[in-house]
Amino acid sequence: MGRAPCCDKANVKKGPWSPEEDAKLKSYIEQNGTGGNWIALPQKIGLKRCGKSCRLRWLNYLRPNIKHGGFSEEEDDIICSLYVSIGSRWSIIAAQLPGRTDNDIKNYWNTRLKKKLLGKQRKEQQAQAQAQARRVNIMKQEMKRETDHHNLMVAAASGVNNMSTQAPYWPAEYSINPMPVSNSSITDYDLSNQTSFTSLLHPTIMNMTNPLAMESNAITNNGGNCQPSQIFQGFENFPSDLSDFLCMNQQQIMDKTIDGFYGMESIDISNGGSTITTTSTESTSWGDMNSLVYSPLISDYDGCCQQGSIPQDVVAFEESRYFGMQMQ
DNA sequence: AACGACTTCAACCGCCTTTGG
DNA sequence: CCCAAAGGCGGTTGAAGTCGT
Repeated sequence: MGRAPCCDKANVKKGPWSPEEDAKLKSYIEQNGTGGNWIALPQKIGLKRCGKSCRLRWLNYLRPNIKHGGFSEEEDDIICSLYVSIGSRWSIIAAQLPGRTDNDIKNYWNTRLKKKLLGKQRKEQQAQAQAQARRVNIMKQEMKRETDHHNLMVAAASGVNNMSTQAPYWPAEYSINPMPVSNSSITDYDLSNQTSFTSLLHPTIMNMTNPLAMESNAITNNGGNCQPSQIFQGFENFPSDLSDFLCMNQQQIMDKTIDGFYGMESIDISNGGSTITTTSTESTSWGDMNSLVYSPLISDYDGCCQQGSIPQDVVAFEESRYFGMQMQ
């Protein structure tokens, strides 16, 4: 038993819009507005279209001052920065880019920007892997030299040729434990370190600071007395409602973390009447970006959380990293 | 020229939120 | 407060275009 459809599917045309349909819809809305009822609109003007389809067509294509394609570097940076801050809230991101629609930005992100950033990340990871391999080689050579020296010394002392039963004299961790993993692979893309992530982006973005990280600092430095207007200095185009949302978001996350509940359950973030719910399942949309900003060691952290294999304090800690928070 | 692989993007779908009675 | 209708949103799809062989 599914939800009732918004319109009579049988009598509704689907697929691409014809120029005639566009002209009908455009001229009607320009003269009369939408009338506050998209569902009734197509019947009024004799269009065999779903009301939702009309709304979408108007908002994404027919509306005046719409820009298509040709995204500038600056727009790329804004999109990336906001995506890192608030995730795939395309309508909010679109509100920061006059003339851009959420659909356009979503498509642009999925088809180009994501790949662009992934490409940058791969290059950096390759460079890191090569550096690590060099360090391992040097270590191996060092160990081999010491082994040879040790064998010679033992042979000389005992006159025994078969060395296989001899225990090495170097500390056990050299032969048993794996090489210690450099923390740099994790922290290099730590979201709490805005500089490191934004360095993946265009240099101009270095002047734009992650609003969530800024809030974190503001909360920490200001005893939780968060003032969006101060926080968003340097983020002039950021709408006050968004900064309010982000500020409240951060505060509630802090509250939840302190209470030991945050990490697995929903959080309602009230924003002057509107409610934004963040859930653990929603965070899966961050998977791609997680791989951009976290090392592979922790990129599957969502999955681990869902299996309950990570203690809650670790979850809270990782979430705080994710939101650029400072843990005490 | 023909074909398949890949990319792009307009449009749809279904879920959640908001609104009004 | 409850419910239904409408609005809004993000994820996904598939047709059309582009590219490489």
